[in-house]
Amino acid sequence: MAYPSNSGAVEDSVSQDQIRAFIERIERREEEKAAIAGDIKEIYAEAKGNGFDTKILRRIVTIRKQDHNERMEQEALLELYMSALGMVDAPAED
Amino acid sequence: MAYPSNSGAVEDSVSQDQIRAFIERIERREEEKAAIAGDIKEIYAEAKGNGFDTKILRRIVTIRKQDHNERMEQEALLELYMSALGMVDAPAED
Amino acid sequence: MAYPSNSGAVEDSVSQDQIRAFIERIERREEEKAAIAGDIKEIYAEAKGNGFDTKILRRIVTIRKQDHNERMEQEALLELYMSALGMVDAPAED
Amino acid sequence: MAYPSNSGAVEDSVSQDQIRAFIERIERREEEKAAIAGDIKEIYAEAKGNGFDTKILRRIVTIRKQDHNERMEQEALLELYMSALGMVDAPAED
DNA sequence: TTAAGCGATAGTTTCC
DNA sequence: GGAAACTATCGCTTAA
Repeated sequence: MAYPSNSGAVEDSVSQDQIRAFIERIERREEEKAAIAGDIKEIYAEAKGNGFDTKILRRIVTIRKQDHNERMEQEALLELYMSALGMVDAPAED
Repeated sequence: MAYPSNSGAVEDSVSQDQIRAFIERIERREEEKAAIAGDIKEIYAEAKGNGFDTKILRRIVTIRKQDHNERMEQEALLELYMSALGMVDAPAED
Repeated sequence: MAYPSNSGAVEDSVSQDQIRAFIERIERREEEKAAIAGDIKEIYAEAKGNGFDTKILRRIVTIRKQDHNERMEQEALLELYMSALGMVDAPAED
Repeated sequence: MAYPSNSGAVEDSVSQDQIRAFIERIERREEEKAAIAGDIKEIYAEAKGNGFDTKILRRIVTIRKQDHNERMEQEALLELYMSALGMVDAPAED
């Protein structure tokens, strides 16, 4: 088994420190994520203040995201074909 | 109707530009958010590689988040009570 | 395809009956749920009529719910730890 | 002001008892509501286990609910007309 | 490798 | 109109 065999206090505290470190890194990132989510909310509010229908805006963003995902998939597929054919393609810098 | 009464091509293109600008700002932020979500995923993977159980880690993060939210909620409630009682509380300077 | 291969009228009508039965069971429950939601609303109204601030009441209910959820979450975490450590814990008999 | 002028310990404890009573009544109802929500979830799960697409089932339930609401509205409207015309209609027992 | 359960997030509705 | 509750959808993780 990879890690237990936990025979001493030293390893325990090391583990604890590690856990703590991971948790803190995650929480830090989560906070950033939440802050950005807040920003997005504000932008929608601003758009609304300018007379736009946020419901429609959200729809547009969703659709464009799908389009984007599809394009990414198609490009991935294309790359796959090309590498299968022994062709090399320089990745576009988007 | 509150909004446009949009009688000319000029206003239309202004609106379009505005929409485009909002959409792009949102999408930019969404990308950042997705990038951070990716980072978080990586951190969990790294933790897993160090022998930690990600399921447990996730629960810990969840509980700590709840703790935090609840503390906020309780403080808000306290303020509410105090204002209901006509008491003024100087907000702590965080 | 997992499902139909639906070759005859008999199966169709069986399916229809089944759908109808599920829908009706769901709708029956939904009605009950809506009725209870109405009751809750009435209780708040009654409390308000007795001079209580419903805003505060709602917050109290929310916080108590959070407390409860969190306790549940922590118990789940404990179980998780124990199972991760290979310990078996007999579940309380509800 | 309706109720405070709270000058004594007796009234306080009465208020507290009242609050407690309201809270408990609400929580009791909330539990029932949650239980029913759980039942509904189970029914959907059962339907899924029988090969039905829950997404579609949900759609059907939603549509039927709208239909129902519309019918209720139309009946209310009808009643209104009839009473305006001095006609009495015995309410159907649905 | 897929299916399914679960947790998180996004969107809609409702209440104040 | 803004905030909170509920619902639905999505994506991950896990287990068969």
